[in-house]
Amino acid sequence: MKKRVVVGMSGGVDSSVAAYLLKEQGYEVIGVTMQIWQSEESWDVQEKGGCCGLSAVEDAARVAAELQIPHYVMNFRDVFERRVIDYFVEEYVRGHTPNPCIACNRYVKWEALLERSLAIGADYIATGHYARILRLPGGRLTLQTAACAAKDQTYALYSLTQEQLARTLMPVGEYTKAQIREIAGRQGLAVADKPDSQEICFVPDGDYAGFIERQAGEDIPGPGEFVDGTGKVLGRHKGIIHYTVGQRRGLGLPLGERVFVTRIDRDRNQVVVGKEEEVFSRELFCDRVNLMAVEELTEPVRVRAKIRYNHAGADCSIERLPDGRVRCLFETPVRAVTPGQAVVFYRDGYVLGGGTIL
RNA sequence: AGGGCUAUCGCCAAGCGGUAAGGCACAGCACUUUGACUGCUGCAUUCGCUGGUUCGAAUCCAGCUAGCCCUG
Repeated sequence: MKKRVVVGMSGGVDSSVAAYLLKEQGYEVIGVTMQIWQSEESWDVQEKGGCCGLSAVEDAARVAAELQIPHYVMNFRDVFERRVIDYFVEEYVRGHTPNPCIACNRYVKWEALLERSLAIGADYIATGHYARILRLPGGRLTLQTAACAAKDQTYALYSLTQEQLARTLMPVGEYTKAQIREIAGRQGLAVADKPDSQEICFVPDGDYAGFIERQAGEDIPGPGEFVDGTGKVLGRHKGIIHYTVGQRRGLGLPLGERVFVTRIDRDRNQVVVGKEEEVFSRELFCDRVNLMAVEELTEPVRVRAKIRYNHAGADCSIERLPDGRVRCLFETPVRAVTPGQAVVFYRDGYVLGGGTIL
């Protein structure tokens, strides 16, 4: 009896090839495209493709036909709106900088999609993510960084549970991006040359601040002061949702030297700025911790931590605190530790765990 | 009311008779399956205004205007 796998097909090259590879490996493959945000009318707006765009549906359906596998569209708009959009907006309003892709993976792909896939009799779900599932000697499952280091996406998947990992396949993780495109081309898939997706999928025009304003309406914090580390007022800002820690451009402060956002003070509605060196810090705290490679952090561990999606990683020591948070002490100060972003811990090329930066 | 000083790109600021540095800000592009960072490119035919001297002036001279300071 063939194992049945539901492949989340975004209409992009990666997930298309994932479907192909699984079929080749002998699985019974069912293609599913998730409807999450964009309405049909805006299809033409979205040309870039994307991990979740809806231009998506047509491309995915075409690929499914080419692969001769069934293809369905599932509606996940409610979950997406609640767990990704609302979360995204709320985080910005409280002065944090969210990573919507992580929330989408966790709640939409690995909760909603997995649940529904199991409901239709699937044994696994699969995606086109660049990551590899690894079973450690002790039996625990974790994510090993992709063969294509430049495309590795384990960072955005750190929140997956053991149960979810046990039901997941990520065939693309064994290949480089070039190989994936080559496979797509060799199989004559229509999406072989489709450009990589980028930027927030539900804000196609890139104006995320405008998006938040439309979503949150009157709850948006208004203009306030730019201050330096001593509290000295340097100017007026447009509202805290327009800024993030480490940001330089768009501040409009002609101070003679480059200044960066060092902190966002929601209570005072202030944006604190400082010189380049002031944006580095030696430690951070995180909560909402998910451990993957180990069951618990019983003692301090040396790991490599990534504090944002495109971060090479920095060596540090992590330690579980009595209140459940994890303290992370870096050997060399890291740039722009940003509340709301995820910190993911790696050891020997696989994910130890991760959390949300406080 | 006198005396002095200063007026160069949105901000700061070089320039001192030979045909407008630079920094910041800003814009565009590149990079990027989050926000950022970073990189590249662009950004004053014109120097408060009006005249004058000169082959040639932002640079010298005169007047005017504005701001600042000092003394009444």
